[in-house]
Amino acid sequence: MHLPVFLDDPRRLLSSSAAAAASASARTLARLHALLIVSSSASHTLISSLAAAYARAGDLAAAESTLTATAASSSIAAWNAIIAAHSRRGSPASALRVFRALPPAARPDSTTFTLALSACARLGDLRGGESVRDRAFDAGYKDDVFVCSSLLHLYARWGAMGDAVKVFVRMPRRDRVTWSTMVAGFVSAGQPLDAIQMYRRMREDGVKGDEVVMIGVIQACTAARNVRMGASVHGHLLRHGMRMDVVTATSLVDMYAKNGLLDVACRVFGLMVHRNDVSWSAMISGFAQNGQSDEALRLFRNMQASGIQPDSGALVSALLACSNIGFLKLGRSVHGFIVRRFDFNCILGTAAIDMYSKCGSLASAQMLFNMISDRDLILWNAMIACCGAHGRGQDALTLFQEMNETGMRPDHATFASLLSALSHSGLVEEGKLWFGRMVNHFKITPAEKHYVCLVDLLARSGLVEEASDLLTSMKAEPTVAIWVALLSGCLNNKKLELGESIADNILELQPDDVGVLALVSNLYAATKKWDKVRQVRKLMKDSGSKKMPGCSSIEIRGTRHVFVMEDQSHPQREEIVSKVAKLDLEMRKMGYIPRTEFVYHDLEEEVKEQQLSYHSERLAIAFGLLNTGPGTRLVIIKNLRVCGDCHDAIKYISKIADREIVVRDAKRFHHFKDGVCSCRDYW
DNA sequence: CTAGGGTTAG
Repeated sequence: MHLPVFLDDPRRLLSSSAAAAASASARTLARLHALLIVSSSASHTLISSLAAAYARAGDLAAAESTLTATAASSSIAAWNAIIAAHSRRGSPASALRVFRALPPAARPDSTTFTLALSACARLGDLRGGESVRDRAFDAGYKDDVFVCSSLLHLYARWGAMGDAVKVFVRMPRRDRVTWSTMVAGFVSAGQPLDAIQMYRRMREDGVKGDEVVMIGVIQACTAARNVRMGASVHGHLLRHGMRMDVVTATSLVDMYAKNGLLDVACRVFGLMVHRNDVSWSAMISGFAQNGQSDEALRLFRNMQASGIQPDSGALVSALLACSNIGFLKLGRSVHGFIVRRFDFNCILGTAAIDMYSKCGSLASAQMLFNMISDRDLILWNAMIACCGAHGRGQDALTLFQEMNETGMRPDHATFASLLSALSHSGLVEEGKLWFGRMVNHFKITPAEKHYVCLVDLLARSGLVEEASDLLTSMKAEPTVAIWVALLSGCLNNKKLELGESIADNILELQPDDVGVLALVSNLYAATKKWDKVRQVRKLMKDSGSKKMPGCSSIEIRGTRHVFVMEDQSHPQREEIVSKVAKLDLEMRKMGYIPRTEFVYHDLEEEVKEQQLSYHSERLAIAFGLLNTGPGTRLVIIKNLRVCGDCHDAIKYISKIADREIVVRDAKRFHHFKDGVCSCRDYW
């Protein structure tokens, strides 16, 4: 801008420069400042608006030094401009520093307190915020909407909803910001129904919502799994011509996606005029979390192709998708991308460790874990879970103790992972010991998952009676999962009488999981209760129709190959089939007996045996054997659980082919080597 | 000169 210079007329200088100062650059302002000093025409008001202008232009040091040591330092408006600028630039700590160092002559007003409280909210400084509140109330701002709303936000943001409500009820006047703060507060406190209730009360109060309120309501619908209401909010937005900005549309995409309406989410996403990194992330995570990992990864590529750099949200979702389908090569390349362009934070680190774990690469997970020095609880938990999943119970325990030594406090999830790790490694004494310490020392009330682990641990090692006693000591009724853990123990330790009564208990709870029903049916078969077997088989047939087809994949030299039982299209199909048949022959010579009880359809025995041979994991293994050199480890990723027959079969194959075979199914890892499986799982 | 907003890890 051109600076008007009227050095001969101080009054004209003053009026024109006040206007000029409003939008000037810091450089221009410095020239103006110099002129004012040279002409000694710097009035109180002019200095204060100059300081404010410096603040707006981003030169906060100049703003402060202009103000200090002049009579204008009592101008609260100028100080507010400085504090606001610190906030805007994302440094709430500096904002608070300026606030705390205000000269006594500058009396803070509503704006000042509002800014200070907002800075405390961003920092999570509840105590600091309360001292600001005391000063604000003393200064007479007890009923100020801005002050109270920002105080409300401080509480709501940090989970103190009780205090937030206290402030809220005694506010004489509430505007839409007040209401939207309450709505968002209840959402982040995990009380979506209260959030929706707040919105209703707002409408009754005659306050109209804007898009910010509606975003809160949409999130509440997402959390409450209320798509109907979510869709009606969507309609409300459209009918009332509210601005469908990126944030609003993104929260709608998330709402539909998280509730399984991926097609609607896609449509909303497709209609967006502007999409940013967060919108893409929401869509990608929607696919990844709904089991459509291939689609998620396709979208991830599209995002990069359309010139949007993935943010950490998109990267985490991409890693999750890679974990789901066991796509190690792509996971590695995402990891590489992160290393080149980001700092490794705990969220990204956890996602990457989990990816390596689920892709069968324990070593890479450990290496990455060792490289992250600033570890949070979830990162530790992920690594402990990783050890457990790979059958390293002792390593999980060592890691757990290391974690305690650093002063990190384990939570319910840590113990779930630890107990599961101990159970699958057969470390019974350690399992009992740590379950007890969890309750008595760490004061964690055992949840269902902990009971499942402990019952599993005991029953697995033949301590079926002890496990059964544990159930009687529980306060709540045992769930299906707990009964199932006990029942597998009964079946494998031939405690058939107890098993039968447990099977009856399970049936009463009307499970529709085929795996659970299969177990129950196998137990009845063991006790020769054939009418019950027939009854359960019928239930299985009914629920079987809802079952998705099993598929297995294997990655060879960076390419994923997917196999399903019915698939005839694979170019190497002939070769694979003859390999399977050859293996089958050798296995039988070594004592393999097909376990046709794992074929749940009514078929001839012979056909059942054939079906077992062509289970997707066996096709994948045959393909792997054909296409890799001797000694190469095979990693198979399966979407469903490996059945008992396949488990047997792979043991033999690992011996015949002299290969290490790792199978990751929907539940865990099975490491096969020399005819044994390291994971103490059974059928 | 001022308050409230979307995605992402075990």
